[in-house]
Amino acid sequence: MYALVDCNNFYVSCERAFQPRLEGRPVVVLSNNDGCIVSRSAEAKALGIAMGEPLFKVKALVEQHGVQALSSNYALYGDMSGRVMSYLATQAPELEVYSIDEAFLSLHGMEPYFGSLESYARQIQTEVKRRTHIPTCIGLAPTKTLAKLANRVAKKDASLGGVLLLDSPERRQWALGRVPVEDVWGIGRQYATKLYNLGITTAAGLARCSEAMARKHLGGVVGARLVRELQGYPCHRLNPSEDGTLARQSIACTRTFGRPLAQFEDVMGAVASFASRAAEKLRRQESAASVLTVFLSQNRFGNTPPPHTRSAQVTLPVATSHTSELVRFARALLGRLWQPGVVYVKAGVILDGFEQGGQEQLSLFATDGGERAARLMQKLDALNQRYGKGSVQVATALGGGPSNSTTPWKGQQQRRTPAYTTSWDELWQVG
DNA sequence: TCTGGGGTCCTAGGACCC
DNA sequence: TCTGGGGTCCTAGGACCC
Repeated sequence: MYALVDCNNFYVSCERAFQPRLEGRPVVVLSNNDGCIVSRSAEAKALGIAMGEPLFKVKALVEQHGVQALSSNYALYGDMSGRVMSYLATQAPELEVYSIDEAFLSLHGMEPYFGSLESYARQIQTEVKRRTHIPTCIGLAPTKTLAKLANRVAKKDASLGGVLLLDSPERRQWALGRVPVEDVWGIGRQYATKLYNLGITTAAGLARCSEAMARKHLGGVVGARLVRELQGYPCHRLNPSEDGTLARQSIACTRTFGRPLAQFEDVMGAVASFASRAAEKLRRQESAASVLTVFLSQNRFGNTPPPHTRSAQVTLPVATSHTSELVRFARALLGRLWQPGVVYVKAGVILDGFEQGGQEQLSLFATDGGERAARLMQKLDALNQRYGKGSVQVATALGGGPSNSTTPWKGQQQRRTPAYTTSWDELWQVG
């Protein structure tokens, strides 16, 4: 049996945990540059504000109803997520951190300790709320896909109190019948359209599909597994996390610029900064990357015909997590992509092809002073940990040229709340 | 005027190797 | 000249997730 624990409206709930005045009011949290709506309170949803909607499109609604629109504060959300996950890790033999606000728990052998798995789930729900002020919903079922589905039903049906256990064929059928096919985990826009055209509109209908049909219309083996999972046969195992964090297979740092850029050194400043942040994440999980990708995007909402994004990739001679090395290769890739006269709105750096590599790997790299480089990176990370992201950077990550003091690629976050839990300067003031 | 930033898995074709 | 069955790596793209 699996449980899926999902935090309700996570970013909004994090903000509310520190600002009780937001309780009961419509609240939304915005994406980078205050562009799109990425989290909504129940009150905001009730006003008809859609997920992913650009803020400017709902401006009238926001002003009319006094919706609180906040910039995203990932330092806060990451910290709150860590609190939730580390508690959950103590409550089950195995845990998979699936996203910043969701975790799968494996419940093998838990029944004897509780009257039922449902009471176990309610206890978790109560305790997460008490410790973090974050409300959750929990779905329990024999497969991950059914646990997701149970969670969704629990979220929509207030009479369930946020918990649904699917432990019999009857309950399973009941739940399957209540979920539109587009809400099934793994069914997106394209597949939903196809399925509707085939006359399949609910999860129950999808669960009755033949394997051949699933393979034909839902991306081959992926679709076959999806249908099997709905039928109650597990095809996806738990990917356990020892410490409540996730070791990634790829790491990306990408941003839309604060304004369009056409100067190489401006964009290079951004790319260098992305590369060094990606390298920090890489070192944190003690990996070294052997593949580096840089991409550049033009405005996809403008008149320029597609493709709007071009990318270049290099396989490194030796896997590394050293900032300067990665920045040097990133510069070369950017040079390959660069087209003079073109205006760019976004860039990104992606690291791939990970090898295990802590400090030993670092020192393997340069024959001259590899050890020194490794120690430098350690110190860099320690300083940034202490004084905040980007306090200390390698010289190449700073914009060059006369306008050194400005970072033209940086966007605005005008509605950000303080980093209550993570920054010494912004500690919560009582009273 | 203003439109996010991360991730995952799978498929397929071409180059090259034995 | 034609014929076979593998394998790997790279590149690109499509679909999905939060």
